[in-house]
Amino acid sequence: MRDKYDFTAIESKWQKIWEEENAFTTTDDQSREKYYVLEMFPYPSGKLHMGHVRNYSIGDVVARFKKMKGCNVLHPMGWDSFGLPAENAAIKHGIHPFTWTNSNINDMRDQLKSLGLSYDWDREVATCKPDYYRWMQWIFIQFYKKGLAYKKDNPVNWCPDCQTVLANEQVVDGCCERCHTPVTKKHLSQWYLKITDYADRLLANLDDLPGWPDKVKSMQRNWIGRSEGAEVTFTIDGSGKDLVVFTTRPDTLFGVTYMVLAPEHPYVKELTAGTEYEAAVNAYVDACAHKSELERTSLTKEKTGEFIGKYAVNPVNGEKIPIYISDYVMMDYGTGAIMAVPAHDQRDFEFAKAFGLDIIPVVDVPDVDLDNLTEAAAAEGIMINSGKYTGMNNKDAIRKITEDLEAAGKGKKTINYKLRDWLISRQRYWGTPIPMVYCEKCGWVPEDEKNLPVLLPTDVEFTGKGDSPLTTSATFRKCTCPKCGGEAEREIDTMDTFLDSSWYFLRYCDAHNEEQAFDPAKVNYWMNVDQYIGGVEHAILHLMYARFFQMVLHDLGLCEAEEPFKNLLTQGMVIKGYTDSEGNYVKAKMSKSLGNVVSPAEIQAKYGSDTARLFILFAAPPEKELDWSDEGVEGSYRFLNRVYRLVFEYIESIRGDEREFAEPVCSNEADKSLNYMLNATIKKVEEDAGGRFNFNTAIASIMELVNEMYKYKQHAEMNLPLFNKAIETLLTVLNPFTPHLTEEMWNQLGHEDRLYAKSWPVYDESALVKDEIEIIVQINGKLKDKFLMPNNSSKEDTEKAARELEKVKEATEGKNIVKVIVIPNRIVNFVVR
RNA sequence: GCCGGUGUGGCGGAAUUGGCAGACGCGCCGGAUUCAAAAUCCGGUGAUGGCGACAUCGUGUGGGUUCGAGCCCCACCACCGGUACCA
Repeated sequence: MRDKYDFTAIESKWQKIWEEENAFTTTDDQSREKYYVLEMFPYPSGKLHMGHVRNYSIGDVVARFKKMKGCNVLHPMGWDSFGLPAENAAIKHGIHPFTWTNSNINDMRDQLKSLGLSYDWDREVATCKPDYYRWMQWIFIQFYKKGLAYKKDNPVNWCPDCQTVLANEQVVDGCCERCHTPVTKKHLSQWYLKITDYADRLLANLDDLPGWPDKVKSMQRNWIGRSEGAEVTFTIDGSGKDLVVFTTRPDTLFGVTYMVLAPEHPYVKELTAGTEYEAAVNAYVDACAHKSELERTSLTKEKTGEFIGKYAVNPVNGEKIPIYISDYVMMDYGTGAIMAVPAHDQRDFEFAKAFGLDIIPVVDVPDVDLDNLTEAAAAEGIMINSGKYTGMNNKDAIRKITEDLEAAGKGKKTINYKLRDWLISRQRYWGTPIPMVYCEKCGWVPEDEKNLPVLLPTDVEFTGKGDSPLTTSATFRKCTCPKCGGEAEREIDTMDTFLDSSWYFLRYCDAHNEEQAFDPAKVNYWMNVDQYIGGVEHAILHLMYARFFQMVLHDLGLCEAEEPFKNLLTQGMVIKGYTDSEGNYVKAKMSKSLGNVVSPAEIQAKYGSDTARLFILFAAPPEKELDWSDEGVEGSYRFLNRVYRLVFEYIESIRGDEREFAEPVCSNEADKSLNYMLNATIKKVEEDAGGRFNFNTAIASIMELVNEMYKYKQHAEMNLPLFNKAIETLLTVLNPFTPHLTEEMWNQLGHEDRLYAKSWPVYDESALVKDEIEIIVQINGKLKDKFLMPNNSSKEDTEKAARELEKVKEATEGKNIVKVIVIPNRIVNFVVR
């Protein structure tokens, strides 16, 4: 034998065998308990990085473990293969996006296979292929028919670099999520999905997802941003027009001293047209329009605005108050207009100070000097200066005033959400064509479902400039109206790729269906996903869109499950230390620009895939950041070689002997101890890897077993049946983590069957019952001594034995034992004074 | 501001139900093996004091509950993530 095992030969050998044996092909076996484990499918960039390896190693352990536990496991993989990089490659290198994407998929599939991941490759999907996007288009049409897709002319987020619009969720700190270019506003007619119709359900259902991390749920709650309040109707003096505002503080209505409209508010033009205020107001509106999202939402800047020359009438007291415009009011939240209460709202306070407006306190907030306010008093208190509401608790006043407004037809209770409808049009080529047709006579009409897919044309020019590249096709645009048969034009924008990834988990259940998107019966067998695994960066975007889709498809009667992912595990990033330009050692996410990247390929070449998997699972619990350490990888490799030598030496030692072993009999302490250890390991790995997904501690316990076996081999008299059982248990429990080496050793032991197909071992409860238990002895809660007692000794016997101990006698001598706490099989604590 | 999370040796991290703090691994120190080295095997490794058995201290800080607190409660500090002129 050799010191080190030949991972290159072993790994490729078993990957080939698994493929030939269709080891991980899944069938819809209704008689067995199903388990659907899914990792977020990758964008086919062409190169696997450590984040992928971590994500897929976690999923693979879960899949292999559940399979051994007897579940019918669905573990598929595919490609989120539409998107900008393919198009950029086309612009830069003149390669067609399809060619580029396809070659990347092939490269990446090989890399995934080289990791020994147990995927059912028969169910592979690629969102850029017509057999997938055909059904994407079909689903879009169902949304449209249900009134959940609409086209609207709106100011939208525009990335000047990507030359496309972005969804709200894709704007991070005022910049494009992809390229970090500051986002500008543009007026465009675009397709939207009505996710706001589902805001309430998206929020409420979060409470029914105990298997999701609190962090993700709280991020989604923040994003949906529910707030309860009231709509209040003011009238504009002299015009007879109503001005509706949203407020969460109707209790402060008596403190309203002015109103503010968003600069984009439709009333602004009509109310100022032909007046002396028109010029100044127009100038202000213009200036706002040219500001970026970033400038406009900056909190630090001074309040600005313009008086528009009109007054509103307060519905509760008839007071006339001036109307302003200011960019601190947003057109797309609430009604685009606010009632301003400077005494109790900080932004209004700042504006009032800047414009010399009245500040009238109406809530007496404890410990605040209302006559000399230096900032707004936003806390709770007792109503003052508020007519008949004076003296009430302000919380009660909120309810009462809302009721009274409602009775007077001047307002109503309202719930507002920050969530906006999902803008899905993209001015790009490499995406699913939106299957809509514009007819002069009939307006927007969905393509006839019989004609799907609407194929992406190939005669397209990629310049990276101007409109959607689809406009350059000679054939694509012209079509006939599905309704009247007249001449019509196709939509030339494509869909946001986040639509593609919002239902791929359903397509896996029935990946090759040519009649429908998926067979509901199959989906109902497999869904929901029992365990979903991916990066936390998708906490809002992908995970909320997918939930939205699942709900709509449920409402359409296409699937029973209302939530797609029962349990969610968000794995942490892979980070690595490096020395920065100032000579400091810092840790950061692996990135090319920092030069702290370790490629999976180099690790696989040096140590093999089993080592890469083992290290990445051992170094940290899955949801935490993983600090990459070259020495740590070395250690994992060392451990696998230790396993290899242990098993190989054993095989050599029994060469030629009878291989059939009877159930071991443990006669001495060393045997009992090893037997205890091997059963405890089964239990521990089962709980840690299969239950709470703490793979690091599962692996640690396997390492302990190996250490114990080395000691046994060296010191104890060899009990062959027992040692054989330990060897086989070791290989079995280690198999989900490092499938190649363990499968090879299993085979070398002379077994004809396969480890991947074996059942998870059942641990022997009786072996876990120890004859003697170590009891902890404390004096005043501090550890003093330990001693052995027969298992399940009585309270009395335990206390008696503890009192006999030398150290206890010493410590209690001349002192008063006030109290003795005895927990049998665990602890004795003497309270001494 | 609001919401969520984290804080334990030189390092990554254990401690699952309030009961031995530091499992396992890395690093380091020592020993065996070797002509020598690598590899491997064995042992040690929280801090302070002591030759030593041992003693004292120790889980971000301060308090509390308890026979007993890394874990529970109160107050605070630091860091990380989300969200935000959202009315």
